[in-house]
Amino acid sequence: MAKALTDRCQQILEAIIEEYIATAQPVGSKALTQNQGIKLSPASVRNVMAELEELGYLASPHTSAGRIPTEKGYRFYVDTLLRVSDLDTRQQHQIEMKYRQQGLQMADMLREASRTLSSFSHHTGLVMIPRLKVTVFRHIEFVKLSSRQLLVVFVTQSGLVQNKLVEIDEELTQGDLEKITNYLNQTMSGLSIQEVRAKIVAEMAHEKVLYDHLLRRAFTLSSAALGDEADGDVIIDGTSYFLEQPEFSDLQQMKRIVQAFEQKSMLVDLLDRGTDAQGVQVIIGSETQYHELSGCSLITAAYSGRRGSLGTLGVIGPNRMPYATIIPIVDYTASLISRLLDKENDQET
Amino acid sequence: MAKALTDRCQQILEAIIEEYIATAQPVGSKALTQNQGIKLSPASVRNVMAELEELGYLASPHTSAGRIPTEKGYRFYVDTLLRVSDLDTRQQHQIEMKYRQQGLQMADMLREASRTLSSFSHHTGLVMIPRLKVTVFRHIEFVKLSSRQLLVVFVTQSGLVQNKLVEIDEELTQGDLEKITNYLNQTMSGLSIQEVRAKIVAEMAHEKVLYDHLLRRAFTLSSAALGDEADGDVIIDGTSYFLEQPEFSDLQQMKRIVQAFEQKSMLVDLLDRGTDAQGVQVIIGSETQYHELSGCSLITAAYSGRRGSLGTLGVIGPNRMPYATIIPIVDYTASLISRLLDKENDQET
DNA sequence: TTTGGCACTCAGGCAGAGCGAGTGCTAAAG
DNA sequence: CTTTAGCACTCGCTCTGCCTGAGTGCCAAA
Repeated sequence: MAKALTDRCQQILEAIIEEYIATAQPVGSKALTQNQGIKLSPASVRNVMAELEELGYLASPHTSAGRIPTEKGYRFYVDTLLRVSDLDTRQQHQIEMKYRQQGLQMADMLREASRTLSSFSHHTGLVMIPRLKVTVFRHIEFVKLSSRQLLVVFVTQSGLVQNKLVEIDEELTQGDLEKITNYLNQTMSGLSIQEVRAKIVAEMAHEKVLYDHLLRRAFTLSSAALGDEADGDVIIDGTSYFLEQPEFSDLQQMKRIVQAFEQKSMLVDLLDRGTDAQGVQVIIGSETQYHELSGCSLITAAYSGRRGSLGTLGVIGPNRMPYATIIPIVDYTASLISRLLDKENDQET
Repeated sequence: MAKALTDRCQQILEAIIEEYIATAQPVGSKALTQNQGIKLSPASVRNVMAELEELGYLASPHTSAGRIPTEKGYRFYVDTLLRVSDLDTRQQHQIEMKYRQQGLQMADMLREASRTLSSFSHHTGLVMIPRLKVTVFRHIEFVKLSSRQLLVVFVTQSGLVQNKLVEIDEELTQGDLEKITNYLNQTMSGLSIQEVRAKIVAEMAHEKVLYDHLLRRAFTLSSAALGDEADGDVIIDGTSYFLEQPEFSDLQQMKRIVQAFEQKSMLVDLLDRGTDAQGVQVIIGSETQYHELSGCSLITAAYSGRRGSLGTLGVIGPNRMPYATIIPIVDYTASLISRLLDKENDQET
């Protein structure tokens, strides 16, 4: 069953896929022998193609057209045939230049990453904002806006800033706030948000806290501020590249996909899957398990701060994507972002 | 030249436009006399239609099709024929419910507005984020992240929160920061950002400031924080509704528009135009002056806080938009947002 | 095992016919 | 003078049939 393909089969499969990626047209035996470096006659190629179709790597839209790769074909191509090289240094340089300006906050950097991914790949760029729970506590600050309203500003180790408005039912003096702020910053600094949450729960049960009104309020407040996390957000850039893809020229298809993008939850889920993986991940077509995204593939890679993986970024496009050129772009961008986030932390003492 | 149209002409023009808005098909004389409440024979209607075409309100795609409205036709319809009523109370209620949940920050509210506009109008919703310069200073806070990095958190009267990372070249103690914070909050509170900027410039030249190192730093810092304003941002929701419009079924057209949306600058400009106007504004087709947006119309209205206009929101769609139903939606949303922003301020003492 | 030859298939493009919606004009009716 | 009925005409849309060409599968020869 899982009989290995001969070298020749692999060569021809590779040639077909690359031709199809380049032209978006079903590729026939003749075209192959002419354009690609295949040293066989069309007839022989046809035999091989028939075999590859038998095995499920290729399909023919109809009798008198050429062959197109199936998802299984792409999968094999990506897993086995593709040799990815590093991004060439000129492009590395160009990408790096985008982040040169100083004083970029993390959110700006991620936005820029999405734009860069899109414009270098000519497909749609995706960047997931780190989920709160994987980030590390760095600083919390309470700003009193009115007697009943507090603004909680919360900064993570990696430089993500979150604000939250909290209504309070009992006034706090400026002094109280300062005490609370200092206490929390001392206690929580360097812990992951998960640890912080656990600590809050633990401390709340603690005897000392039960009787210290101010302490209790401190925990209640911080718990409110960190409580309901934004359930994942994605920065999308370059949707219009999708409109160039001939495979989605049907308006119904296009609409299906644009709607999926607007909803974001699918993209969040797909990016989430890659968060803990090493290196570049490729999700092809139905592997997404969303029929709204059928015919779409993703190339993703995780980026990380000092304390481990933060989130995922990548590119989404049709199955027929130039994997060979995009994988290095995604790979490089992810490691660049990771490096930049680390550097930002280094400035901290 | 600007000869007034007879009542009958107007009635027929109105009927044609409404029919065309409903069906997206060129409307012929027969269809009019049947479906709409026109009490004339097709032949008479034809005479009138020929006249309206002569005057530039209608056009015929080709001889044997019906007529479609020109931009001039839409303009006349919107200016003269259209009687907009208030949004019916059921819909008012439905919209209001969307903002019921407590603790919404301004940014969340605006995002929700965009979504609501889109889903109620079945077209693309737009909300412009207030520009810094039209907002009123409420509170500033400096958070020391490291010896060289400060996070400036800045809250406007209307509840917009902005963060900015500032690099400093000389360390400040916690005490210094507190002094600066207190001083700025006392001095600047209630001023518009424009006034604040003016004040900074004025004070910097002042003798006292020249010799007070700390004061000078306070002004430098706040100036850096308020300096380069984000040059306008727009929240877009419901792009996929555009894909349903038959007039843009051509992929080239679609791409042109989606790209314009991604760029945002045109939308910012168009929304900007409506910021100081009262009530609902309608921009039709080439009035946008962007050929990228040809065939697109906008319905916008300004929203305001206590201290005057803050920004603009609206809906963008094809020229053939159901103005009669969307104008009340935009109008109501703008006033609702204004009311909510005011209420939020009221809680402040 | 490879290759040339050959019959077969089928989508896409093109041309012509017919249809039908809609028009403009004219002449009669109100 | 206005409205309407009638009529010839226009022209885009759709359907049909035909043709072409790319591509296939198979077979027999190299």
